[in-house]
Amino acid sequence: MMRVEQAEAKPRPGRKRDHTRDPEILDAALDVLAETGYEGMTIDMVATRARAGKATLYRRWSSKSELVLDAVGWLKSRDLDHATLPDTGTLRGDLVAMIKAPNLRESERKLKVMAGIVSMIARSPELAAAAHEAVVEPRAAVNRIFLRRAIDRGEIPPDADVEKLSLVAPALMAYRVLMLGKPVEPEFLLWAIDHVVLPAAGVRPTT
Amino acid sequence: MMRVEQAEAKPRPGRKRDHTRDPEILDAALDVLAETGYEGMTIDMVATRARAGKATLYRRWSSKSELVLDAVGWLKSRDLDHATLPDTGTLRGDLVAMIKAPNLRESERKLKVMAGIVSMIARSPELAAAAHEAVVEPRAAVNRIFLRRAIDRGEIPPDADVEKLSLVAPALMAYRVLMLGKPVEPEFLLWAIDHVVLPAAGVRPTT
DNA sequence: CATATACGGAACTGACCAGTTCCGGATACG
DNA sequence: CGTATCCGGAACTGGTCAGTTCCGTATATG
Repeated sequence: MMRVEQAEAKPRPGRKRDHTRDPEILDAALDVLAETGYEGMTIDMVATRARAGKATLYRRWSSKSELVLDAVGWLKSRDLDHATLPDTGTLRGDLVAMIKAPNLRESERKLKVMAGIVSMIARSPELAAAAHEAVVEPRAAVNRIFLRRAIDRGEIPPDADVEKLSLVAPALMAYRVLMLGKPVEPEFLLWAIDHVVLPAAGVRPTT
Repeated sequence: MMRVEQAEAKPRPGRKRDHTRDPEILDAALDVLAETGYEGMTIDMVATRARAGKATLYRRWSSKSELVLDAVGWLKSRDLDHATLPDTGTLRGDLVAMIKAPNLRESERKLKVMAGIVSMIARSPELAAAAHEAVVEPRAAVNRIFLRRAIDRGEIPPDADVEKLSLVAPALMAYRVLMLGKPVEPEFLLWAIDHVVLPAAGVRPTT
């Protein structure tokens, strides 16, 4: 049976035998998820983008929902290393130090993936939990650290509600990306920090 | 928009053709949209819930996307009447006066509908515009009025960024409903007003 | 080189759904 | 009461997609 010679363009190394390709497939799934949403995503799209066969995906994941669940979990592996977080001595310094292109790109990607699955969250508690752990929690955790440091320094009142405050900036970013369709830009984050987060935290306006 | 028939000016014999059932059908569409999302929603679901035939829906709307577009536009008709907005004399008073069960229910419904279509927003500019006008804009408009009044009173600095500030509370609500899956409760809004919105607006803490 | 393994791809099945067509019945109006 | 008109419902069509099966081939190992 003649097989059409497929366009070579094969930068891909030889085939591997274990599950080495999982990351590529999960990344492809996340891309498709962000572009088309859960319902619009097809297994074929993911397979094609990962240069894999549909059968290969089903050898590893038993269903579309399992694949998505795993892909969202994979998002979490990109978490910031808490050991390398900025520690500038002021709350504002710490927050501003987080405004870096790679961080913004990563946040935006997470939010776009989130946009693709929000409609599923109400129907799938498992997916909701995975999304919470991959998107909401890591960001909140970093902010909690900064806020607690600020309390320890006496920079903000000790009775500040760290739990809720840690979600303010993420909420503003999510609203901007998901509801307004605008990108997250440094100027926006600077405004959010100086005019919302810091006043809300109770930082005494300096100068 | 784009009704299949427009016969208002020409009453004919037979059944009335004034599209009396449109509201019920659009409401049904919004319910299904909120429950299952755009892709999960089927025309049959909407027809069944509205106790109508599928053919009836296609007599009025040429496609599923037209129906959804119209339904989202219909959401806007629930806008608050600006003439009856509270005017308590303080920014906090105005904001707190908006915390009422009917308002909260309406906001939550809008946000759940929004959850069902966020993944479409990037792909359909028309739907994005309709959603913005029905969900984002009305709420922001009310907050802008309150903020401008506060500026006129000298309650907050005249250089406050009304445009951005009017989105802070909506962003917190949206994050809570869409990302955390929690309901909008009065206590949460009170916290948001007292600990985020007012400090951000620059209200002098009053004893 | 021989053999075992897993991969990509294509073909297939069954379910589901948008959109269409048709019909029997209900309703207003003359 | 007759008739024009619209309605709800059911049947149908065509396309799409999840999930399965099969096969030829590339790779690893000995």
